[in-house]
Amino acid sequence: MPGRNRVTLREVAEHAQVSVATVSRVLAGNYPVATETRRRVEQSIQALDYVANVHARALAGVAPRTVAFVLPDIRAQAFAHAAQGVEEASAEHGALCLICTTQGDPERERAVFHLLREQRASAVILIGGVIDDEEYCKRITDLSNGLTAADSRLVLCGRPPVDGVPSIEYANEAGAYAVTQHLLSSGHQRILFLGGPTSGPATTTVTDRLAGYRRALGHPGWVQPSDFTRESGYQQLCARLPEDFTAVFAATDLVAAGARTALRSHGLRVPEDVSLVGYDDLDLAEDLGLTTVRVPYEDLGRAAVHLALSSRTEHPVLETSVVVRTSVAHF
Amino acid sequence: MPGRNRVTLREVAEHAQVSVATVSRVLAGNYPVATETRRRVEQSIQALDYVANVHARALAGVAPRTVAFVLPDIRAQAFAHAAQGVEEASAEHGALCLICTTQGDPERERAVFHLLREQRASAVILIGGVIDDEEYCKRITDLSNGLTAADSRLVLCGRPPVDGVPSIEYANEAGAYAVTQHLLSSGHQRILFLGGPTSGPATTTVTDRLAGYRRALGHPGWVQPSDFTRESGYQQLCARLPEDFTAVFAATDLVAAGARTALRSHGLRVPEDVSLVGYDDLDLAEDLGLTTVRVPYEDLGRAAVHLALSSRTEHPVLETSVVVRTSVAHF
DNA sequence: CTGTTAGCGCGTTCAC
DNA sequence: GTGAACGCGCTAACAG
Repeated sequence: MPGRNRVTLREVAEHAQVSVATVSRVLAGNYPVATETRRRVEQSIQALDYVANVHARALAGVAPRTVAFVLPDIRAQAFAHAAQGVEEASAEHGALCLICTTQGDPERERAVFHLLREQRASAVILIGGVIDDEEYCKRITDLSNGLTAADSRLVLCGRPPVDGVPSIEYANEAGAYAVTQHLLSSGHQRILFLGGPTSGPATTTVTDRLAGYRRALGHPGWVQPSDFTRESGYQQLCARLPEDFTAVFAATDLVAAGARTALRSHGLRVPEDVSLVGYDDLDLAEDLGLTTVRVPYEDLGRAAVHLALSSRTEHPVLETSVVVRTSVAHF
Repeated sequence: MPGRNRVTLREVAEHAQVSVATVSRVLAGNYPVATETRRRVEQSIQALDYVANVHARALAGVAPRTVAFVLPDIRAQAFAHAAQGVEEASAEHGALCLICTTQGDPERERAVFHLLREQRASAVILIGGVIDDEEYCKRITDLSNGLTAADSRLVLCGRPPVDGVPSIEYANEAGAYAVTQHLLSSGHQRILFLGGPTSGPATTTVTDRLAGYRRALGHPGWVQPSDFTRESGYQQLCARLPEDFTAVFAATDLVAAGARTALRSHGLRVPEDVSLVGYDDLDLAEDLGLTTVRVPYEDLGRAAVHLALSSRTEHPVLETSVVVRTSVAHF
């Protein structure tokens, strides 16, 4: 039976002694076919191990939905969770899910987008930190227009919205505000914010978190730049360590993990000597007993798909919440 | 310019005052076209924002390569890393990368495979623990035959090889042997293996690791079942905790994380009171200072793609290595 | 109920 | 160098 495949409709038709139209009909199932005929056709399909050709099908007008999820790096847990949401929601809609990584390379991003337009993707969902400037707006607008013209949709995920482009966000600033508030109400006064670009402009992810921190504080506070990596968190906090603060607000859990190591290597305990909070609520937050802000990444991905596959153009904002563990001392 | 898309070759041809054949030629670039003509066509393509239709193209014989990576759950870090490798290698080959998750549901797995055959995927790579029985062999063989018949390829990744199906593995048993040896040579005598099915048959992932443990020990040792989750590691170790062992070999880092929590909640310190090793070398191993076995998941994914896109049918085995950190005490 | 046929958009012989 | 025409596999009218 594993005989030469690439079996076509016609071959099935011949085998079953019917016309191609009839075979097409039993396949689609949306048209009356005599029970006896149907059975014969189904047998032939089985016997020949026939599998329809999407390309021919698409060309003939029945395009299977495809949603593409474009992200910088699937190894980042937050993105992986979002991807999971996208995958599940796509499956629910009977859509195929394409996952493309760009490694943050604009060149590669362009290539990916071109590929996706060629694929006639029903929707493309974009996630990953960005710098919110005019260049960004223009680029997104162009992308969106290109996609829209091809009956597709661009949906922004956890990114600053752009006029006319549907997007789904989470309450980023509010989460930062809440966790800072948590620190303040625990009696902390001097709270260091660990995050922000070590060089160049900042992504909105961190500027929003910083804004929340400052709103809660009521003043600019103390900021130590750090990239969104464990390593950078470690090094940047070390650079600041002689100073006296009673708590550190790391821009992400990963940074918090690095900060924790830095603290420890300086003989400082968490939370006895210094309190620590993070952001994202990754698995490691649980390992570390880290108080952090939970971001519903899976829901974010799921919502993005729903938005993409509907024709709505709203900008929902998902809630974030503080998850209290054991990394904050109360005075 | 964002005017109605779905621009076809013909429209470009009309715009450029040439025939469709000519446009097709400048697009392919593999045929002589007068410089002047070529320029005109290129301008028209730009002006109309023309994007080729893969489906039509595929139907006409120029199929873009597509490699599909089928895995249980993208949230598992090990799989995410493998996916990264697959993605990168696919990109290098100019192939599109499809990522499909099955949630371990056989039903969903079938659906995914059907979808992939419809898509005429050039190759499909399968990862995720399995029970190595006759049913498995038969299923894989059928899948492989179906794919082969359609000019596609099935590649097994980190799974027990099946006759005639190319696969790529890592030295699973050897890694377990090595890390157990490391424990033994550090003076440990009573080492508990934490892993294996809490019910039903075991996947080869864990049976191989258990085999390595036993080979190093020279006898059956002590085994406490545990699923591959943090939670299970915690509970299953707690169930065993009154006993006296000086070290725990957790079947995965995740299990080790759970085990560590269990140890701590019983007032036992790592490594002073009990030593602990894991398997996989996920990020959390670094956070926890966990001595573990490094599995080159990204290379695994990369190698799978190379194997899939070549016509070789070998069974390479990637090396594993012990990463020594601070979770093992030396006597 | 079932068969015939005209495209879907593109690559590719063939002639010119 | 360039154009006209056929076919890839399938769906959707349109006839019977």
